Amino acid sequence: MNAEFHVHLSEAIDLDATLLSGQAFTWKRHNSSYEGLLAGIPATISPVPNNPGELLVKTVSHEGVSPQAVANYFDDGTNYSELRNELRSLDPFCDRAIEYSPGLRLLRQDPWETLVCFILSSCNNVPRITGIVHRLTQLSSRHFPSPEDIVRAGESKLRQAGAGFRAPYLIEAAKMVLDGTVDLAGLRSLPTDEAVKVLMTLPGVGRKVASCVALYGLHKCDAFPIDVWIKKVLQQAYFGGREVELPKLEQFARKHFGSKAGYAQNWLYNWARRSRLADISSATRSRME
DNA sequence: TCGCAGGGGGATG
DNA sequence: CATCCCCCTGCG
Repeated sequence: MNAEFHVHLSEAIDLDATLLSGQAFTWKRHNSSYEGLLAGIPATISPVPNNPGELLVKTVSHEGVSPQAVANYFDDGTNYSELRNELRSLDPFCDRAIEYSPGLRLLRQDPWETLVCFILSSCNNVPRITGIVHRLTQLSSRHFPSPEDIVRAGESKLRQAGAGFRAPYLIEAAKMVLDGTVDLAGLRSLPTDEAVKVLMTLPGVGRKVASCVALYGLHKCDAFPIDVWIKKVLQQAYFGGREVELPKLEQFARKHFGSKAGYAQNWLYNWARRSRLADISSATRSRME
């Protein structure tokens, strides 16, 4: 019942940056391949040598996973060369960030999966979150746990999986999704701010997590999640290094980057994390010259 | 050993 | 409002 197929993307993709740098938490790299979940099902993605943009996908089942679905997961419907040009012209920091990882894609993930992963992300790091998610899948026959699975598992099992103090948040959020208090799919039709507001009614979901779910799970491209890293980048790049309140930073970013703010966020975040902010001072100098 | 971390929530003045 | 402290867990 195994499935194996090729996916042709419109251009080369940076799988490390795209799958491992903090927008998704199901992927682990093994040599040149990536093991994780597609449509909640275990899958392996490998680059095809000498064919940039071509991927080999292996899954345990055909269900819900097609070349089109994978291309969509990698946001292949977006014209990235046009997007890069547009954002790079905005300012030297955005320019540098995009130049740093031009093949970074904004993933289009499942809203529930995104919600769970980002509730788990609070006071946590990528490898640990990935580990927790992996153990959660083992509670529910290796696929990503549904809201029913989370409720059924119960707090102690979730804690055993490593969710810690976030365990009750997951259970309560699952209940709210199940009883229709929050209609995740329905949020797609709402403006970003409205969707964020609704998401924040879920336990363990503040503005940052809600914005992440909006961006990565609902593909609200103007959402702009601000964590400590993005905060540092914005302050250093656009505010002369001085302390600026979160709402002001978000207001600035969403105005400055406009409808593509989420893409800018993804690139700036990736740049800040992977270059450890080292490049920012040099970009600042180049702007002064 | 103990403080601390990519966040959120509740209590307090 | 601002500030403080706690919440699991693992790593330095």
